[in-house]
Amino acid sequence: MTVWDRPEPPARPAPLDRERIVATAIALADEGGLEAVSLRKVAARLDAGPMRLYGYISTKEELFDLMVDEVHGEILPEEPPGDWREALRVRAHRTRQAALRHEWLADLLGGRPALGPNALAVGEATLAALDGLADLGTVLRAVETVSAYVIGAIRREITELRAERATGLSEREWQRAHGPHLRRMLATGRYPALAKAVYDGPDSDAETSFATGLDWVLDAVAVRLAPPRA
Amino acid sequence: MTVWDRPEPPARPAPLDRERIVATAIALADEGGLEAVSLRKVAARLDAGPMRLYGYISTKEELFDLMVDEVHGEILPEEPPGDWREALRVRAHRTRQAALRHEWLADLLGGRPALGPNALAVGEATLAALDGLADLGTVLRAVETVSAYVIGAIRREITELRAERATGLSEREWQRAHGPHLRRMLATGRYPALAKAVYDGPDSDAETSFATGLDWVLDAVAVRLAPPRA
DNA sequence: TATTCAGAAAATACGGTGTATCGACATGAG
DNA sequence: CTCATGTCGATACACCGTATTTTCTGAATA
Repeated sequence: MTVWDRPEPPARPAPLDRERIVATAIALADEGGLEAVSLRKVAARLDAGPMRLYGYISTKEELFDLMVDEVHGEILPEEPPGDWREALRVRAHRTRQAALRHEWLADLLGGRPALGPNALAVGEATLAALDGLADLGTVLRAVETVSAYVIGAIRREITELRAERATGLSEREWQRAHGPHLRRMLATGRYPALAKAVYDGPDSDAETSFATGLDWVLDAVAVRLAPPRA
Repeated sequence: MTVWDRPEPPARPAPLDRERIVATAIALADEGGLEAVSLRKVAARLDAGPMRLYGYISTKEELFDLMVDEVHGEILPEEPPGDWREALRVRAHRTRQAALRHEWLADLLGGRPALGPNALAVGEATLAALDGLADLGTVLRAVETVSAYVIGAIRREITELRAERATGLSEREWQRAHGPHLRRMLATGRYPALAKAVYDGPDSDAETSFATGLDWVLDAVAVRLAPPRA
């Protein structure tokens, strides 16, 4: 019996903490979507029984909140923005990038209050960049309006992306096909404008779509924040 | 043994159809949120075994799709709009009203492709109202941008509404309170701009918030659809 | 009318979920 | 060395979506 064949001690439970739990949950969600995240699976990956997690987390919802806040850490820009418009634009694009890395984010964003430290830091940075540009009410509305656009646009983009992937077709082909269903619907002639849009609409890549819509919204906001001198 | 004490026949199973199933599911969701909708409960309300539903529905996801399309029936406006702006505005407000009646809609909107007949009809009406105002690509972007805003704004509004209800406090009080958590966070002094916003921000009612943001976005869209003559 | 048969409805079953409860056990204190 | 404490794991419960099997009923046939 040498050191080598002496059996390992029975794998003392690795010390656990929220960070490791959240990281594992995020990994699972990245791989298989939100519905692949179960407390049992998270625990299993950490060589622990399911109940072990309840020492660090009190409910599955809370785990989701922690996951969202963790990703907000990726959204927070590292360098201060040039001006308010840049700040909002960068935040929007970083949010989108995070959602592309973690598609499940689209399912949670806006669906629960985001009050974790990272989310608050993002909010703080955003508000700071707009401070003093107008009265507080206007500034808040500006942020909310842009946020609403960002959340909605990301949600749609991820949804389309999943649908495409589900059919294995390219974006354009998906729009035309999507099973026989959509085609049959359009063929009824009851949706002529839709049909024209689907068949004659230009295909544009998702990023410029997002950026263009964002620019429109930023323009709208600009009028209220920094009204052009008459 | 008279007619009166003859036992009822064993309650012949009421004939079932998708409409009744969907209506029941919507009722359940209206009462207890999406997570209160289970195939077993829907079936129970219809005096049927769970498996009975599978004759009319092939999966729970499909039931959700049917619910969403059913509500799109409430969104479709009954009279044709005056102009494109009115069309977009009415669609937005009707969508919001539907989400206030059926809060679970906020959880599903934008999260799945909406290809049911009612959703398509809504899309058709919208596109028809914008037909010819600009090249097709611009029109599509306009609709998408407004839709993104609407979905995001509704999502946030419903989320806040639920959070308020959970604490039983008024909106304003909620922002100040939300457990000790937010207050503690703000008290750290790491989020001065946020703190100012929370404590000094004007409270506005949700409807005008929504309407104002919407108007901003519509203004932005207007510039591209009907550019002001130079 | 009696019998078969097809189709629908029901019951049962399976593998999963979140979480409450409780028993074993390891560790530190007296 | 004994005992208390508190953590971990196993077990348990109620529920879920859905596959499979069984039962039943109403119509067609002999």
